[in-house]
Amino acid sequence: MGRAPCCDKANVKRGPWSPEEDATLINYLEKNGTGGNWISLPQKAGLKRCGKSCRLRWLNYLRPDIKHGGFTEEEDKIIFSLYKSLGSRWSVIASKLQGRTDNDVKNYWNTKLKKKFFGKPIHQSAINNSNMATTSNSTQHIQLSSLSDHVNNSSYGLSNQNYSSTLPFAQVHGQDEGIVKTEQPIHHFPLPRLMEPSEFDYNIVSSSATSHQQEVSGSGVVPLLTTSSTSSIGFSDNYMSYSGGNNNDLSATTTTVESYDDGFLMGFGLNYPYSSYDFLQDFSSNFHEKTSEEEVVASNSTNGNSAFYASFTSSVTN
DNA sequence: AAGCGACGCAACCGCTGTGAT
DNA sequence: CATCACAGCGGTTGCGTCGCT
Repeated sequence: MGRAPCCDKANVKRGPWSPEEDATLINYLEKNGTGGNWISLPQKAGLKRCGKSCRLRWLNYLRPDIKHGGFTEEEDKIIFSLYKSLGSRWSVIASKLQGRTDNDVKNYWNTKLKKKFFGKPIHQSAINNSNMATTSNSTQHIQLSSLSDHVNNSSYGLSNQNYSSTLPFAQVHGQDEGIVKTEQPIHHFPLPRLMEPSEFDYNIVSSSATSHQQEVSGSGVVPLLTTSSTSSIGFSDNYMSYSGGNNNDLSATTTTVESYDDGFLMGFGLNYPYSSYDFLQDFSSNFHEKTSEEEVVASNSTNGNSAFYASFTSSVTN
């Protein structure tokens, strides 16, 4: 036996609320409260509405403590941070923001923040190229979701693939600008899904490596890298590129970011003394700090996070 | 000015969790 | 323990508005 409907849908009004209905609901709730029963409330209040509709209208719009209007940069950061750790638990996320409703946060995420942090949708042509493992002079674009398959099927198996090519803006913004030595091969990695710390296998430790060579064995994310070289990462239109090297201008433990019209380049030290997750946090906050004024650039930050895992779960030899 | 698509947001739908019986 | 009713939640839809052609 199915559950009885919460109201007689044929006899309730649907669609947008009129100011009169709003006033009726507010008046009733101010005088009587919900009485712990939304289903019977509309009848008592004299509204031809479903109880669920009344509840939603009150909670999402009419409540006096609701904050209407644009979200602040601080709220953006909180939402993004919580989304990373909690996923789409909008009610929990909203509870951390004064005066915001789950519906508000959800809508805001779906319409604005998702684009801001995850960037533009990936073009189909990139998907078609997602399994390429060739060497060429053109940048290989590898689709975001493709690494999930790599990860699932081959123990983070990029070890036999050397995505060497030249990143276009690395050629333009080369050594003179202190970020990438263009004579070095640039490796392009697929971007994996974002992994949570709980998914890491902290028992896996990367072997030591000289510059230009990182050897990662087994499956799982490597929590600590021991190579002493510094390298650079570039992002553009949802794609990430990596360039290994010995650029001494870059700190071994802090990231540096250079942004361009079509993406950014980030330098980082591979002997970062913390876990990859800590590095990720640093990476993320550093990136946000450095690029917060450029939405196009900032939109790639989460891909950056993901990409970072990709680089650490792969073997790179050149 | 009209048509059209993109966007934003309010509202709805249906499932799940929970407490009462 | 099983069932029921309701609240709460997240995903989705529908519609008004805006901007571009």
